[in-house]
Amino acid sequence: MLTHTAEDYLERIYMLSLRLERVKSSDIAKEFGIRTPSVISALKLLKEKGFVHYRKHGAVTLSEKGMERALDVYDRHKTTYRFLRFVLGVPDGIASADACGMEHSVSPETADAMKDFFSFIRLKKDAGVDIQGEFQKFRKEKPTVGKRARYSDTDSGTRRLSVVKDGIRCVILKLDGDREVKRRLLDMGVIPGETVEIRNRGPLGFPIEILIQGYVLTLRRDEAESVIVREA
Amino acid sequence: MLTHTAEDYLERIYMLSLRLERVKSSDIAKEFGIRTPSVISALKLLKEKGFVHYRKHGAVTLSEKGMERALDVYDRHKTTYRFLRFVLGVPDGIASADACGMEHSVSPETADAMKDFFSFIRLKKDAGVDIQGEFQKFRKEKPTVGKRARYSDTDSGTRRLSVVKDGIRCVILKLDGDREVKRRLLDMGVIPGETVEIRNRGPLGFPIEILIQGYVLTLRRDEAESVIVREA
DNA sequence: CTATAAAATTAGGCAGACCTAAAATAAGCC
DNA sequence: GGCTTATTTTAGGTCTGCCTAATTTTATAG
Ligand SMILES: [Mn+2]
Ligand SMILES: [Mn+2]
Ligand SMILES: [Mn+2]
Ligand SMILES: [Mn+2]
Repeated sequence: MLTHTAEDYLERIYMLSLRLERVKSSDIAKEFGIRTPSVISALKLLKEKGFVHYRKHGAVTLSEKGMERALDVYDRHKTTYRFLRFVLGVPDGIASADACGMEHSVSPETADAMKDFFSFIRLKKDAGVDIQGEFQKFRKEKPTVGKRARYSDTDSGTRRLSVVKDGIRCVILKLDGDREVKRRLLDMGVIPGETVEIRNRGPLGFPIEILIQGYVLTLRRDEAESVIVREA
Repeated sequence: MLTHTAEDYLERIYMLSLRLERVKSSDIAKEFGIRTPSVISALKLLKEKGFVHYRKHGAVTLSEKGMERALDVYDRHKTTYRFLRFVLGVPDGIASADACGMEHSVSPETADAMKDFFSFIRLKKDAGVDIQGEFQKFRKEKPTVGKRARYSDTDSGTRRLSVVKDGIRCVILKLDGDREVKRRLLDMGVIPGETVEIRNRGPLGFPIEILIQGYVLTLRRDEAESVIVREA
């Protein structure tokens, strides 16, 4: 495993090697805005681990292993950058900075999905459906989403969200049940204090579509059962 | 400024406080799978910086400042998670892990764009256009994108991409010109060794639409002028 | 080919984020 | 209330990633 910084060094050495025939430690320092001694010790670590070739006063080159990793990081960078910039319309400089941070956490699955989404959008565009353009228009017209709902102190019976009727506004009191289910609910923003309402449901009663914080989410029965609510 | 880890501590303390009335250092250690002494020293730092309240053998609580930051991180987590999961269709566990890494690098601009895209998709769905569903179908049908093109050693004249005719396949030799422009080109994957072809262009000759690595990108004149190519 | 300037490296330091082992404190039980 | 056990904290250590100051090596210019 490599740290984020180590990945950044490899990526940057690769980028520099595209335009310099000899990459020196000072070139790297300049790129990152840090001091050369910091670069030297980073290079020593990368060398020990077999990612770069480097001799005193010599040029830095990527080993085969290093090149592989550098290309991998760079691919995640590009993919993320393009996605932010051309799908979400994030401004250039911000997209670049975000991508260089996010690239270290993007799994292959996520990278693939972003690539595919990009192709998908392109395909739709060729078919006359400009998703990106429509999204930009949508953003211009509609301002931002509302703020976090506040806990409200009305009193009435507590129950599980799984037994609440459609269209009734409830306040989430707590979550119980399986650890994984709770984690997933928290990931989605289903947390105590929020207001929730069942908007729609599947033919068998589940899954249910809930409205929370202005979003619509889908919950399975077991998920709905872990949510303890009170009518608001 | 807080480190990624410090942000994670705040986020986790917040999450724990939703289901425990007293959050102890050992609870945090358990959540992160680390040892209590590590948590203690992290808490000391967070306390020094005014993000948590904490006394020996007492419970940890978030200060006002800490709560603000925790909610902020958690919001980026949720937003990223939902986006990965429900727009891109990344599997649950992976989306969760990726989100918890990416959340620290997501700018407010990116977070807003993700939220808006989510609403946009929901709006389209209500209007009968299921972007997410179509995307999933698209992914199932179309396998993955091809691999990186290799540098090819044919010889012929070198020129700038800005003067190349449409439909001619070229190999990128180098980039020159403004630092910012180069950075942007590298961000997009326009790098030496890649094959590129102009696919389409604006009414005034620019911007041009290029095909590179299976993607279509748009380049402005100044960008195209920085790309030195040779016909392949 | 030497003197001087520039670049690179070494030495030593500090902070964050983890660890283990030992000591202090709190909790539970007769 | 005192004894035993569990929890929490302290002490001290490692590794990464940055720094400044001093030294060594390389480049350049007369
Ligand atoms: Mn990076
Ligand atoms: Mn990057
Ligand atoms: Mn995180
Ligand atoms: Mn998180």
